Amino acid sequence: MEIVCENGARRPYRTPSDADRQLVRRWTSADMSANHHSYLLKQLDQQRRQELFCDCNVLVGGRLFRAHRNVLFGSSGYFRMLLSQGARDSLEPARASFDAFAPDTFATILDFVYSGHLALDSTNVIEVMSAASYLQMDNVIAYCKAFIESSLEISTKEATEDTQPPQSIMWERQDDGKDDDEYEAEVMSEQSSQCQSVLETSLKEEQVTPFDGVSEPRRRGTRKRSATHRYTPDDSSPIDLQRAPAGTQKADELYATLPTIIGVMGVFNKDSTPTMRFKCPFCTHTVKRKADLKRHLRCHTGERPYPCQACSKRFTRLEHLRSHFETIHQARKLVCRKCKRHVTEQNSRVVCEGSRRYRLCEVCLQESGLVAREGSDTNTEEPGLLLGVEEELEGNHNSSWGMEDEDDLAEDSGTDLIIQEVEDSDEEPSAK
DNA sequence: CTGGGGAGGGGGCCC
DNA sequence: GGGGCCCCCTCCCCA
Repeated sequence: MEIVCENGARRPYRTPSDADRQLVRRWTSADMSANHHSYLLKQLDQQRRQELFCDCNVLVGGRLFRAHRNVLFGSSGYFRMLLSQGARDSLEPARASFDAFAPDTFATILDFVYSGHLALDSTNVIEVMSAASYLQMDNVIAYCKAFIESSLEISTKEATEDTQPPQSIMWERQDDGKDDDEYEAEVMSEQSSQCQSVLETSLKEEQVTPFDGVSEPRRRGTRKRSATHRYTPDDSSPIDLQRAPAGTQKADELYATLPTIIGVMGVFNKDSTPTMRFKCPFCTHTVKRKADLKRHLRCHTGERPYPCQACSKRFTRLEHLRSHFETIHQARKLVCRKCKRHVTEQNSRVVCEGSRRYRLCEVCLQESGLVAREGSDTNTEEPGLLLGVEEELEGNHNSSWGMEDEDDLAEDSGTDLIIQEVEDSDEEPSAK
Protein backbone atom coordinates (compact mmCIF):
# COMPACT_ATOMS: atom_id res chain seq x y z
CA MET A 1 0.00 0.00 0.00
CA GLU A 2 1.23 3.47 -0.89
CA ILE A 3 0.31 7.00 0.18
CA VAL A 4 0.16 9.76 -2.45
CA CYS A 5 1.35 13.10 -1.08
CA GLU A 6 0.05 16.49 -2.17
CA ASN A 7 3.06 17.05 -4.38
CA GLY A 8 2.47 13.75 -6.12
CA ALA A 9 5.22 11.90 -4.36
CA ARG A 10 4.45 8.38 -3.31
CA ARG A 11 5.45 6.90 0.01
CA PRO A 12 4.98 3.41 1.29
CA TYR A 13 2.38 3.10 4.00
CA ARG A 14 3.87 2.20 7.33
CA THR A 15 1.80 0.90 10.19
CA PRO A 16 2.17 3.35 13.10
CA SER A 17 4.44 2.02 15.81
CA ASP A 18 3.64 2.18 19.54
CA ALA A 19 6.07 5.09 19.83
CA ASP A 20 4.15 6.97 17.14
CA ARG A 21 0.89 6.35 18.90
CA GLN A 22 2.28 7.48 22.23
CA LEU A 23 3.62 10.66 20.65
CA VAL A 24 0.29 11.46 19.08
CA ARG A 25 -1.58 10.63 22.26
CA ARG A 26 0.71 12.84 24.31
CA TRP A 27 0.50 15.71 21.91
CA THR A 28 -3.25 15.64 21.62
CA SER A 29 -3.93 15.48 25.34
CA ALA A 30 -3.18 18.03 27.97
CA ASP A 31 -0.98 20.60 26.25
CA MET A 32 -2.94 20.70 23.08
CA SER A 33 -6.20 20.89 24.92
CA ALA A 34 -4.97 23.67 27.16
CA ASN A 35 -3.53 25.60 24.27
CA HIS A 36 -6.69 25.21 22.33
CA HIS A 37 -8.89 26.38 25.18
CA SER A 38 -6.62 29.31 25.87
CA TYR A 39 -6.51 30.28 22.21
CA LEU A 40 -10.25 29.99 21.82
CA LEU A 41 -10.89 32.08 24.93
CA LYS A 42 -8.50 34.76 23.70
CA GLN A 43 -10.28 34.83 20.37
CA LEU A 44 -13.63 35.23 22.08
CA ASP A 45 -12.24 37.95 24.31
CA GLN A 46 -10.89 39.80 21.29
CA GLN A 47 -14.23 39.47 19.57
CA ARG A 48 -15.94 40.84 22.66
CA ARG A 49 -13.62 43.82 22.83
CA GLN A 50 -14.14 44.48 19.11
CA GLU A 51 -17.87 43.84 19.59
CA LEU A 52 -17.80 41.14 16.95
CA PHE A 53 -20.63 38.59 16.95
CA CYS A 54 -21.82 39.82 20.32
CA ASP A 55 -25.41 38.71 20.71
CA CYS A 56 -26.09 39.69 24.28
CA ASN A 57 -26.44 43.20 25.68
CA VAL A 58 -26.05 43.57 29.42
CA LEU A 59 -26.91 46.90 30.95
CA VAL A 60 -25.35 47.38 34.37
CA GLY A 61 -25.93 50.62 36.21
CA GLY A 62 -26.41 52.46 32.93
CA ARG A 63 -23.27 51.01 31.33
CA LEU A 64 -23.68 48.67 28.38
CA PHE A 65 -21.64 45.48 28.17
CA ARG A 66 -21.66 43.39 25.03
CA ALA A 67 -20.93 39.71 25.21
CA HIS A 68 -21.64 36.34 23.66
CA ARG A 69 -24.64 34.51 24.95
CA ASN A 70 -22.86 31.18 24.62
CA VAL A 71 -20.12 32.35 26.94
CA LEU A 72 -22.52 33.83 29.47
CA PHE A 73 -24.68 30.74 29.25
CA GLY A 74 -21.72 28.55 30.05
CA SER A 75 -20.45 30.69 32.90
CA SER A 76 -23.43 31.78 34.92
CA GLY A 77 -26.40 29.93 36.29
CA TYR A 78 -28.37 33.15 36.19
CA PHE A 79 -27.71 33.68 32.46
CA ARG A 80 -28.31 30.00 31.85
CA MET A 81 -31.77 30.41 33.30
CA LEU A 82 -32.35 33.72 31.56
CA LEU A 83 -31.18 32.67 28.12
CA SER A 84 -32.87 29.31 28.15
CA GLN A 85 -36.20 31.03 28.79
CA GLY A 86 -35.88 33.32 25.77
CA ALA A 87 -36.18 32.38 22.13
CA ARG A 88 -33.20 30.12 21.49
CA ASP A 89 -32.87 30.77 17.82
CA SER A 90 -33.82 34.39 17.93
CA LEU A 91 -31.62 36.67 15.87
CA GLU A 92 -32.40 39.51 18.21
CA PRO A 93 -29.67 40.17 20.76
CA ALA A 94 -30.52 38.93 24.22
CA ARG A 95 -30.85 41.66 26.82
CA ALA A 96 -30.32 41.79 30.52
CA SER A 97 -30.04 44.66 32.91
CA PHE A 98 -28.84 44.94 36.49
CA ASP A 99 -29.07 47.87 38.82
CA ALA A 100 -28.15 45.78 41.79
CA PHE A 101 -24.40 46.03 41.45
CA ALA A 102 -21.83 48.39 40.05
CA PRO A 103 -20.61 48.33 36.43
CA ASP A 104 -17.03 47.87 37.61
CA THR A 105 -18.07 44.79 39.52
CA PHE A 106 -19.65 43.25 36.47
CA ALA A 107 -16.62 44.25 34.40
CA THR A 108 -14.41 42.32 36.80
CA ILE A 109 -16.60 39.27 36.50
CA LEU A 110 -16.90 39.55 32.73
CA ASP A 111 -13.13 39.84 32.43
CA PHE A 112 -12.84 36.66 34.44
CA VAL A 113 -15.33 34.87 32.25
CA TYR A 114 -13.38 35.78 29.13
CA SER A 115 -9.87 35.45 30.49
CA GLY A 116 -9.79 33.31 33.62
CA HIS A 117 -8.24 36.24 35.51
CA LEU A 118 -10.21 37.48 38.49
CA ALA A 119 -8.89 40.82 39.69
CA LEU A 120 -9.75 40.88 43.37
CA ASP A 121 -8.69 43.32 46.04
CA SER A 122 -9.96 44.24 49.47
CA THR A 123 -12.22 46.93 48.10
CA ASN A 124 -14.13 44.83 45.64
CA VAL A 125 -14.07 41.27 46.95
CA ILE A 126 -17.34 41.42 48.88
CA GLU A 127 -19.17 43.12 46.05
CA VAL A 128 -17.77 40.69 43.47
CA MET A 129 -18.71 37.80 45.71
CA SER A 130 -22.22 39.08 46.15
CA ALA A 131 -22.62 39.73 42.44
CA ALA A 132 -21.31 36.26 41.72
CA SER A 133 -23.82 34.89 44.17
CA TYR A 134 -26.53 36.78 42.32
CA LEU A 135 -25.28 35.50 38.98
CA GLN A 136 -24.86 31.98 40.38
CA MET A 137 -21.19 31.66 39.57
CA ASP A 138 -19.95 29.19 42.14
CA ASN A 139 -16.34 29.25 40.99
CA VAL A 140 -16.11 33.04 41.42
CA ILE A 141 -17.65 32.72 44.88
CA ALA A 142 -15.05 30.11 45.74
CA TYR A 143 -12.21 32.36 44.59
CA CYS A 144 -13.61 35.24 46.63
CA LYS A 145 -13.89 33.04 49.71
CA ALA A 146 -10.35 31.88 49.16
CA PHE A 147 -9.24 35.48 48.77
CA ILE A 148 -10.88 36.49 52.04
CA GLU A 149 -9.41 33.54 53.87
CA SER A 150 -6.07 34.30 52.32
CA SER A 151 -6.30 37.90 53.48
CA LEU A 152 -7.12 36.77 56.99
CA GLU A 153 -4.18 34.43 56.87
CA ILE A 154 -1.91 37.19 55.68
CA SER A 155 -3.00 39.34 58.57
CA THR A 156 -2.25 36.53 61.00
CA LYS A 157 1.25 36.25 59.63
CA GLU A 158 1.57 39.98 59.57
CA ALA A 159 0.82 40.19 63.24
CA THR A 160 4.04 38.31 63.91
CA GLU A 161 6.16 39.38 60.96
CA ASP A 162 4.98 42.97 60.64
CA THR A 163 5.14 42.95 56.87
CA GLN A 164 2.90 44.70 54.41
CA PRO A 165 0.24 42.53 52.82
CA PRO A 166 -0.26 42.56 49.10
CA GLN A 167 -2.77 45.11 47.92
CA SER A 168 -4.53 42.70 45.67
CA ILE A 169 -4.39 39.18 44.44
CA MET A 170 -5.07 38.07 40.89
CA TRP A 171 -6.75 34.73 40.88
CA GLU A 172 -5.97 32.88 37.71
CA ARG A 173 -7.62 29.70 36.84
CA GLN A 174 -5.25 26.98 35.78
CA ASP A 175 -6.44 25.46 32.58
CA ASP A 176 -5.84 21.91 33.64
CA GLY A 177 -8.98 20.36 32.41
CA LYS A 178 -10.71 20.31 35.78
CA ASP A 179 -14.32 21.30 35.87
CA ASP A 180 -15.57 24.08 38.14
CA ASP A 181 -16.51 21.84 41.02
CA GLU A 182 -13.17 20.09 41.04
CA TYR A 183 -11.33 23.38 40.85
CA GLU A 184 -13.44 24.97 43.57
CA ALA A 185 -12.88 22.00 45.83
CA GLU A 186 -9.17 22.19 45.17
CA VAL A 187 -8.97 25.91 45.87
CA MET A 188 -10.95 25.59 49.07
CA SER A 189 -9.01 22.57 50.19
CA GLU A 190 -5.71 24.31 49.58
CA GLN A 191 -6.78 27.47 51.36
CA SER A 192 -8.21 25.46 54.19
CA SER A 193 -5.04 23.51 54.73
CA GLN A 194 -2.96 26.67 54.59
CA CYS A 195 -5.17 28.40 57.13
CA GLN A 196 -5.12 25.32 59.30
CA SER A 197 -1.36 25.20 59.38
CA VAL A 198 -1.15 28.89 60.22
CA LEU A 199 -3.70 28.46 62.95
CA GLU A 200 -1.86 25.51 64.40
CA THR A 201 1.35 27.51 64.40
CA SER A 202 -0.25 30.48 66.09
CA LEU A 203 -1.87 28.22 68.62
CA LYS A 204 1.46 26.76 69.57
CA GLU A 205 2.99 30.19 69.80
CA GLU A 206 0.25 32.03 71.63
CA GLN A 207 -1.59 29.26 73.44
CA VAL A 208 -4.91 30.70 72.50
CA THR A 209 -7.98 29.08 71.12
CA PRO A 210 -8.34 29.24 67.38
CA PHE A 211 -10.20 31.79 65.42
CA ASP A 212 -10.90 30.35 62.05
CA GLY A 213 -11.43 33.58 60.17
CA VAL A 214 -14.40 33.31 57.92
CA SER A 215 -15.37 29.82 58.69
CA GLU A 216 -18.10 27.53 57.68
CA PRO A 217 -21.00 27.90 60.05
CA ARG A 218 -21.38 25.27 62.66
CA ARG A 219 -24.35 23.04 62.26
CA ARG A 220 -27.34 24.33 64.06
CA GLY A 221 -27.05 23.80 67.76
CA THR A 222 -23.60 22.34 67.52
CA ARG A 223 -21.40 23.24 70.41
CA LYS A 224 -17.66 23.42 70.19
CA ARG A 225 -16.41 23.62 73.75
CA SER A 226 -12.83 24.10 72.72
CA ALA A 227 -13.60 27.11 70.57
CA THR A 228 -14.24 29.64 73.29
CA HIS A 229 -12.52 32.79 72.22
CA ARG A 230 -10.57 34.73 74.82
CA TYR A 231 -10.61 38.48 74.90
CA THR A 232 -7.31 40.05 73.93
CA PRO A 233 -6.39 43.73 73.54
CA ASP A 234 -6.26 43.23 69.79
CA ASP A 235 -9.88 42.26 69.82
CA SER A 236 -10.98 45.84 69.80
CA SER A 237 -9.27 46.70 66.56
CA PRO A 238 -11.51 46.79 63.55
CA ILE A 239 -11.42 44.24 60.80
CA ASP A 240 -9.98 44.97 57.47
CA LEU A 241 -10.26 42.36 54.80
CA GLN A 242 -6.61 42.86 54.10
CA ARG A 243 -5.51 42.68 57.69
CA ALA A 244 -8.15 40.99 59.73
CA PRO A 245 -7.37 40.78 63.42
CA ALA A 246 -8.56 37.88 65.44
CA GLY A 247 -11.02 40.20 67.07
CA THR A 248 -14.56 40.79 68.10
CA GLN A 249 -15.92 43.31 65.63
CA LYS A 250 -15.58 41.14 62.58
CA ALA A 251 -19.29 40.64 62.05
CA ASP A 252 -19.91 44.37 62.39
CA GLU A 253 -17.18 45.20 59.95
CA LEU A 254 -18.17 42.51 57.51
CA TYR A 255 -21.71 43.69 57.86
CA ALA A 256 -20.63 47.25 57.11
CA THR A 257 -18.85 46.15 53.97
CA LEU A 258 -21.84 44.25 52.64
CA PRO A 259 -23.08 45.85 49.47
CA THR A 260 -26.70 46.61 48.96
CA ILE A 261 -27.10 43.76 46.50
CA ILE A 262 -26.81 41.28 49.30
CA GLY A 263 -30.59 41.37 49.27
CA VAL A 264 -31.95 38.65 47.06
CA MET A 265 -35.41 37.96 45.80
CA GLY A 266 -36.99 35.17 47.71
CA VAL A 267 -40.25 33.37 47.41
CA PHE A 268 -43.40 35.19 46.44
CA ASN A 269 -46.07 36.26 48.87
CA LYS A 270 -49.68 35.31 48.48
CA ASP A 271 -50.33 38.55 46.66
CA SER A 272 -47.51 37.71 44.23
CA THR A 273 -45.25 40.42 45.59
CA PRO A 274 -41.72 39.16 45.97
CA THR A 275 -40.23 39.02 49.44
CA MET A 276 -36.75 40.38 49.87
CA ARG A 277 -34.36 38.19 51.75
CA PHE A 278 -30.76 38.77 52.68
CA LYS A 279 -28.31 36.12 51.71
CA CYS A 280 -25.22 35.35 53.73
CA PRO A 281 -22.17 35.73 51.49
CA PHE A 282 -20.50 32.78 53.18
CA CYS A 283 -23.25 30.19 53.11
CA THR A 284 -26.66 29.54 51.64
CA HIS A 285 -28.53 30.91 54.62
CA THR A 286 -30.99 33.72 53.97
CA VAL A 287 -32.80 35.90 56.46
CA LYS A 288 -35.64 38.35 56.27
CA ARG A 289 -33.92 41.15 58.15
CA LYS A 290 -30.50 42.60 57.62
CA ALA A 291 -30.01 42.79 61.37
CA ASP A 292 -30.51 39.04 61.58
CA LEU A 293 -27.82 38.63 58.97
CA LYS A 294 -25.48 40.61 61.16
CA ARG A 295 -26.20 38.24 64.00
CA HIS A 296 -25.74 35.25 61.73
CA LEU A 297 -22.36 36.53 60.51
CA ARG A 298 -20.96 35.93 63.97
CA CYS A 299 -21.15 32.21 63.45
CA HIS A 300 -18.77 32.69 60.49
CA THR A 301 -16.42 35.15 62.14
CA GLY A 302 -16.31 33.19 65.38
CA GLU A 303 -16.46 36.32 67.44
CA ARG A 304 -17.82 36.09 70.98
CA PRO A 305 -18.20 39.61 72.30
CA TYR A 306 -19.88 38.68 75.58
CA PRO A 307 -17.58 37.19 78.21
CA CYS A 308 -18.98 35.83 81.44
CA GLN A 309 -17.64 37.79 84.39
CA ALA A 310 -17.59 34.75 86.58
CA CYS A 311 -15.98 32.07 84.46
CA SER A 312 -14.61 33.94 81.42
CA LYS A 313 -16.64 31.81 79.10
CA ARG A 314 -17.58 33.78 76.04
CA PHE A 315 -20.84 33.98 74.13
CA THR A 316 -22.06 35.19 70.80
CA ARG A 317 -25.13 36.85 72.23
CA LEU A 318 -26.00 38.82 75.31
CA GLU A 319 -29.05 36.68 75.94
CA HIS A 320 -26.93 33.54 75.94
CA LEU A 321 -24.57 35.12 78.41
CA ARG A 322 -27.46 36.18 80.59
CA SER A 323 -28.99 32.73 80.47
CA HIS A 324 -25.65 31.16 81.29
CA PHE A 325 -25.02 33.55 84.16
CA GLU A 326 -28.43 33.10 85.70
CA THR A 327 -28.31 29.34 85.36
CA ILE A 328 -24.73 28.63 86.33
CA HIS A 329 -23.71 31.46 88.61
CA GLN A 330 -26.92 32.82 90.09
CA ALA A 331 -29.02 29.72 90.59
CA ARG A 332 -32.07 31.66 89.49
CA LYS A 333 -33.99 28.50 88.74
CA LEU A 334 -36.20 27.67 91.68
CA VAL A 335 -35.65 23.96 91.27
CA CYS A 336 -33.77 21.67 93.58
CA ARG A 337 -30.85 20.28 91.63
CA LYS A 338 -30.99 16.98 93.43
CA CYS A 339 -34.67 16.05 93.67
CA LYS A 340 -35.76 18.32 90.82
CA ARG A 341 -38.71 19.59 92.83
CA HIS A 342 -39.81 23.20 92.57
CA VAL A 343 -38.72 25.22 95.56
CA THR A 344 -39.06 28.75 96.84
CA GLU A 345 -36.55 31.25 98.09
CA GLN A 346 -37.64 30.34 101.60
CA ASN A 347 -37.34 26.58 101.52
CA SER A 348 -34.15 26.31 99.50
CA ARG A 349 -30.49 27.28 99.76
CA VAL A 350 -27.97 28.17 97.14
CA VAL A 351 -24.94 25.93 97.11
CA CYS A 352 -21.72 27.32 95.73
CA GLU A 353 -19.10 25.15 94.13
CA GLY A 354 -16.36 27.26 92.69
CA SER A 355 -18.10 29.75 90.42
CA ARG A 356 -21.11 27.52 90.00
CA ARG A 357 -24.23 27.88 92.03
CA TYR A 358 -27.27 25.71 92.31
CA ARG A 359 -30.21 25.28 94.64
CA LEU A 360 -30.95 22.48 97.01
CA CYS A 361 -34.15 22.07 98.97
CA GLU A 362 -33.80 21.84 102.72
CA VAL A 363 -34.35 18.09 102.66
CA CYS A 364 -31.68 17.43 100.06
CA LEU A 365 -29.42 19.87 101.84
CA GLN A 366 -29.65 17.87 105.04
CA GLU A 367 -29.23 14.58 103.21
CA SER A 368 -26.16 15.89 101.45
CA GLY A 369 -24.72 16.96 104.77
CA LEU A 370 -23.55 20.23 103.27
CA VAL A 371 -22.68 22.85 105.84
CA ALA A 372 -21.16 26.25 105.46
CA ARG A 373 -17.43 26.04 105.98
CA GLU A 374 -15.13 28.98 105.89
CA GLY A 375 -12.53 28.72 103.21
CA SER A 376 -14.16 25.73 101.58
CA ASP A 377 -15.01 25.53 97.88
CA THR A 378 -18.32 24.04 98.74
CA ASN A 379 -20.56 25.95 101.06
CA THR A 380 -24.05 27.18 101.46
CA GLU A 381 -25.39 30.60 102.02
CA GLU A 382 -28.08 31.82 104.33
CA PRO A 383 -31.08 33.30 102.54
CA GLY A 384 -30.29 36.75 103.81
CA LEU A 385 -26.78 36.56 102.48
CA LEU A 386 -28.03 35.10 99.24
CA LEU A 387 -30.40 38.02 98.82
CA GLY A 388 -27.57 40.45 99.27
CA VAL A 389 -25.51 38.63 96.70
CA GLU A 390 -28.28 38.63 94.20
CA GLU A 391 -28.81 42.32 94.64
CA GLU A 392 -25.19 42.88 93.86
CA LEU A 393 -25.39 40.59 90.87
CA GLU A 394 -28.42 42.51 89.75
CA GLY A 395 -26.28 45.63 89.81
CA ASN A 396 -23.74 43.95 87.59
CA HIS A 397 -26.52 42.83 85.37
CA ASN A 398 -27.62 46.38 84.80
CA SER A 399 -24.25 47.99 84.48
CA SER A 400 -22.28 45.59 82.33
CA TRP A 401 -23.06 42.19 81.04
CA GLY A 402 -19.50 41.14 80.78
CA MET A 403 -18.10 43.80 78.50
CA GLU A 404 -15.54 45.04 80.96
CA ASP A 405 -11.94 44.10 81.19
CA GLU A 406 -11.65 40.79 82.89
CA ASP A 407 -8.87 41.80 85.23
CA ASP A 408 -11.05 44.58 86.57
CA LEU A 409 -13.93 42.22 86.82
CA ALA A 410 -11.99 39.82 88.92
CA GLU A 411 -11.23 42.62 91.31
CA ASP A 412 -14.70 44.05 91.27
CA SER A 413 -16.33 40.74 91.81
CA GLY A 414 -15.41 40.81 95.44
CA THR A 415 -15.47 38.05 97.98
CA ASP A 416 -19.21 37.97 98.34
CA LEU A 417 -19.63 36.70 94.83
CA ILE A 418 -17.35 33.74 95.39
CA ILE A 419 -16.31 34.06 91.77
CA GLN A 420 -13.10 32.34 90.94
CA GLU A 421 -10.76 33.08 88.13
CA VAL A 422 -10.64 29.95 86.07
CA GLU A 423 -7.74 28.63 84.13
CA ASP A 424 -7.47 29.46 80.50
CA SER A 425 -9.52 26.50 79.63
CA ASP A 426 -12.85 26.21 77.94
CA GLU A 427 -14.08 23.62 80.32
CA GLU A 428 -16.61 24.73 82.85
CA PRO A 429 -15.32 24.66 86.40
CA SER A 430 -16.28 21.23 87.45
CA ALA A 431 -19.15 20.94 89.85
CA LYS A 432 -18.75 17.25 90.23
C1' DC B 1 -25.27 0.92 75.49
C1' DT B 2 -29.03 4.00 76.16
C1' DG B 3 -32.21 7.47 77.61
C1' DG B 4 -32.86 11.78 80.11
C1' DG B 5 -31.53 16.22 81.36
C1' DG B 6 -28.49 20.28 81.35
C1' DA B 7 -26.09 23.58 78.70
C1' DG B 8 -25.17 26.09 74.78
C1' DG B 9 -25.88 27.70 69.84
C1' DG B 10 -28.70 29.47 66.31
C1' DG B 11 -33.09 30.98 63.80
C1' DG B 12 -37.65 33.34 63.73
C1' DC B 13 -40.05 36.96 65.17
C1' DC B 14 -42.11 40.48 68.27
C1' DC B 15 -41.55 44.91 70.71
C1' DG C 1 -31.71 48.22 64.15
C1' DG C 2 -31.21 46.41 68.77
C1' DG C 3 -32.94 43.76 72.53
C1' DG C 4 -35.26 40.07 73.99
C1' DC C 5 -38.12 35.94 74.02
C1' DC C 6 -39.27 31.49 72.36
C1' DC C 7 -38.27 27.44 70.16
C1' DC C 8 -35.56 23.78 68.31
C1' DC C 9 -31.45 21.29 67.80
C1' DT C 10 -27.08 19.14 69.20
C1' DC C 11 -23.56 17.84 72.36
C1' DC C 12 -22.14 16.17 76.69
C1' DC C 13 -22.63 14.03 81.07
C1' DC C 14 -24.54 10.81 84.07
C1' DA C 15 -27.43 7.26 85.96
